[in-house]
Amino acid sequence: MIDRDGLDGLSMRRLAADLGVRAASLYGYLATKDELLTDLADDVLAGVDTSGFDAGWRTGLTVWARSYREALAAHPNLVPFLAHSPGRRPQALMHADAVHGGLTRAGWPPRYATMIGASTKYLVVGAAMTSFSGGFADDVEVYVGRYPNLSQAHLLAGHEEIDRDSFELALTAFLDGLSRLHAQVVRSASDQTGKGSS
Amino acid sequence: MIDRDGLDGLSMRRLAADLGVRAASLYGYLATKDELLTDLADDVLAGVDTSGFDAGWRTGLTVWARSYREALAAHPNLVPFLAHSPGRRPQALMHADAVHGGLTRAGWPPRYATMIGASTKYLVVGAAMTSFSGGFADDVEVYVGRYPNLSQAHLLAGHEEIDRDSFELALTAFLDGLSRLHAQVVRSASDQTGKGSS
DNA sequence: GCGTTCTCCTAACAGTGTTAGTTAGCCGCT
DNA sequence: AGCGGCTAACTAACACTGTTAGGAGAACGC
Repeated sequence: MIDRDGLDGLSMRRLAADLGVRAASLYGYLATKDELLTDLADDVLAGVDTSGFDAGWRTGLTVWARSYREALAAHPNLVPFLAHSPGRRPQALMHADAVHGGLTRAGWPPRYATMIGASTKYLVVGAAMTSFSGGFADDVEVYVGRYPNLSQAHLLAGHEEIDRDSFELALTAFLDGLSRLHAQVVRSASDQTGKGSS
Repeated sequence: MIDRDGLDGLSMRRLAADLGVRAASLYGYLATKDELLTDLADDVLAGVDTSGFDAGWRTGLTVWARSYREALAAHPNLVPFLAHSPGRRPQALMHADAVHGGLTRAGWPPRYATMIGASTKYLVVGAAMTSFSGGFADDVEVYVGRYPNLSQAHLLAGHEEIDRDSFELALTAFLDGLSRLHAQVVRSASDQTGKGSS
């Protein structure tokens, strides 16, 4: 229903009507509309895959980020709600826990693990919000001339392909940067403890 | 007013009352509430700085991303609205144009420029949404034991410091990755045109 | 003085999430 | 069989929301 009519298209009365019931009856099962959305959000996140860390932290992050993004892309209208309260939901916490574990096992110090988990989420949520969630401009001719550098670029934007490509570019660039950092961090950590093992 | 009471705390009647007027009078100046928010959003984005590209694409992106994030952090409650319609607002388009120009001048092909601009926005918007916009959990003891890897990490989350550090980590890792890519892209481009200059 | 214009007003519409209080039916127990 | 209690649905209402239609009063130029 949200997928069809948008987040505002779902009202308690409409949902109740869809179920052949009046609005007040829903409150026997749900305390509040927010709880309903939270439950929906948790369902959406159930498909996210954090199992990739067995094959190393990099593939772990990659698999997580991609499946996370896909889960959001499957229900674009729910993204604004999903994005604004990341903690608190059990599924989200399970994933955060798994990611944190996978990263520390790979040698990342806990603080880095926290930051990397957050950073990756930034990328996914940002991509979800600004791509398929919000619509891009439809009246194209307006900009031509006014924004010289955009005159062709914006034509591409908003299309599924460049959205995904942008996300993939961001992800690999980010992971490339992390790989360099990982070498440094692991080296300096072993310097401190083992005075130069390998 | 939004900063104080949240996005839902602003209603036309309340705003009017604050101005010593009744709600209907506002519609002599504004067509709709959405227009009001759009104007506010544009004001917030006015402080974003895209002038750094004179010192190279990397500093350009850095300055842009940081000032962008700070502009959003200054009005956290407006972020959900700001995030869900990135195109269409004049300020946002001006910035996109400046960024695109700065990147192409630095040798990035137009398609890459578009993707990099989008990617950076992902990072900023994602950081804004999941950090200061949404609140983290407050009842901490609940998780301890249930999510073994998080038991200490989550204590840090939601605090300003780690939010900014995570963002900075993401940004530098992303830019490091881009630097490598830039070398590749520029080389392969000159291979094609000049058969090996520089 | 008159007409125009501008600003604000009241009243209302259609909709929202949510709560109180009530009724109908079913289940198990005596 | 009849009664108590539970469940799930109901109606009605409250306090809101964004928004529009139509009217009242003041200020302006002619």
